[in-house]
Amino acid sequence: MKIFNTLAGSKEAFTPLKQGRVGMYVCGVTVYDRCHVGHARSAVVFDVVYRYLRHSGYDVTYVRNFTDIDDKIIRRANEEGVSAREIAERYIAAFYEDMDALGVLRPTREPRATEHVPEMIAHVEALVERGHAYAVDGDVYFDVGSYPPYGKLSRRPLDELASGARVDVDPRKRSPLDFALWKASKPGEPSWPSPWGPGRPGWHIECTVMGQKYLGPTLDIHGGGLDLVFPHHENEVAQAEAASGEPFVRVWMHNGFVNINQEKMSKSLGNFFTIRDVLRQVHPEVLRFFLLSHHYRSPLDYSEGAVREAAAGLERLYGLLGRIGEALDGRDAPAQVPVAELSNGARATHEAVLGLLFQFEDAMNDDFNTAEALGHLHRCARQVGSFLHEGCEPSPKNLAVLRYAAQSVRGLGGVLGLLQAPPEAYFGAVKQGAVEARGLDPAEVEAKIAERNRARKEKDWMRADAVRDELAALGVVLEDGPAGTTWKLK
RNA sequence: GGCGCCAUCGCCAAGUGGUAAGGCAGAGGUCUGCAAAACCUCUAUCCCCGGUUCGAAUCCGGGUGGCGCCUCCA
Repeated sequence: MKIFNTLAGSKEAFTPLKQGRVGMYVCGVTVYDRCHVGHARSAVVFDVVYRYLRHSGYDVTYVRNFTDIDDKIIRRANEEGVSAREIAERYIAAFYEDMDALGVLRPTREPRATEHVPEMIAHVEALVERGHAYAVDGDVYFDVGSYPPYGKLSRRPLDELASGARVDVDPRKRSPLDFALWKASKPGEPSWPSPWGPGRPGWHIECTVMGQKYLGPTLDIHGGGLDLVFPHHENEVAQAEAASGEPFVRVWMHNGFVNINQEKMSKSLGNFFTIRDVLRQVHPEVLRFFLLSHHYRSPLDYSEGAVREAAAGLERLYGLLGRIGEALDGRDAPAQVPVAELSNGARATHEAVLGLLFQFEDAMNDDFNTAEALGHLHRCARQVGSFLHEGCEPSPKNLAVLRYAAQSVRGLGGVLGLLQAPPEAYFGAVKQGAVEARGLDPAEVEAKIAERNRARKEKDWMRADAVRDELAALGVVLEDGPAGTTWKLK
């Protein structure tokens, strides 16, 4: 397995510190507002990393934190006249609502900053003792000058960084680059007692301490959005390594941004869509599929049209699973595929499925290339669909091939967190969502269909088509099948 | 200003030395009362200019265009 390591600037063969075990930490969210699609990408991407590592046989300890104390949370709490705690709880609940909808698995551990303050204080004390940090008026800063490798993750020379510092420099800091490990609290703000007076931890120290607490001094993988490389992750490296003297992280992984019209989606630009907004329009699995249809390090341009296209692609895969289900029709199929006795079509199909198993893993082993993996899934689906279309008779041999195909497609889909719903359930949910979004009455649609079918029986094509046009104007598309007429929304 | 990333069919998107996956959209076809769905077939030489190589979308140099980080940020 190869993974692109930000620290190395290239893909590297992945070998965890302890054979067969992986310790992985991903920066979670600061809970002061609803999450947007950018947060969704990060969560989904690392969810797939987690799933795939487990699929590959690793025993994974996955830690993702909640930053539940921070300036923005405090500001929000003051605005609303409630406690910081209340704000945090509210948005943690909202976060789970979004993540559950997207099929993001719960990490092994989800530590909250406020529950690890004593450990953070101890870490800061250790840094002070070793001469890597200094206290001023109740604040404690990391002394970047005391740690020469500073800048190695983001590849920035120290002097350049210093001259590039643009914000008003705090004269109490030895270097403009020094960052807060501990912040003295203002009256009325949440605070914890410390050797430097009442205060709260800085943002960077939270992740370092929580990561090391649950995963040890060296993490196999540490992930987050590209925007965290500097300064957040750079600072984490400095804090951790200055204290422990050991490498903090073996592989740094960073996901690319979600853009709107080529521009980064962000709170400050105001060009964001919350996950909840998007899920009012599309099935959550469509959003997940959309996010995984691009390589995780590439920028991804979000638009309604792009998501609609993703919906069409996902629908194709679910449609195939649905048709396989119909072909199997609840019948038993041999567990073993009798490869030697297959017809040409069945053999080609079975070979495509077997090939898929390897191609999928090759793609995923190459830095989690989900876009390529999905391509393989589609190509295989086409072969299976073709086999199905040729009217493969329901012989035990053919059924065995089909069942194995469905199993494989669903199984690999599961590695991506996709295709786990029964197809009818998926299509039902999509339809239900669309019906609600447009305020249609399904009973009325059914009545129209019945009217049309009466006309069709009488071969009154004019009237039948008129009814169909009427429904089409509402966005309802009819499909006449052997089992009757079904409808969906375009 | 510093550092870095990107540029592949109408759109989206894989592919990092051996002759362009996949999806969407489009065209033609099979099927259908007609449609829809499904299936089949078709559509690129990879931003420009130089170089390295038997061979480059893939490596190097130079352009052009876009983006990101350097400040809270997934």
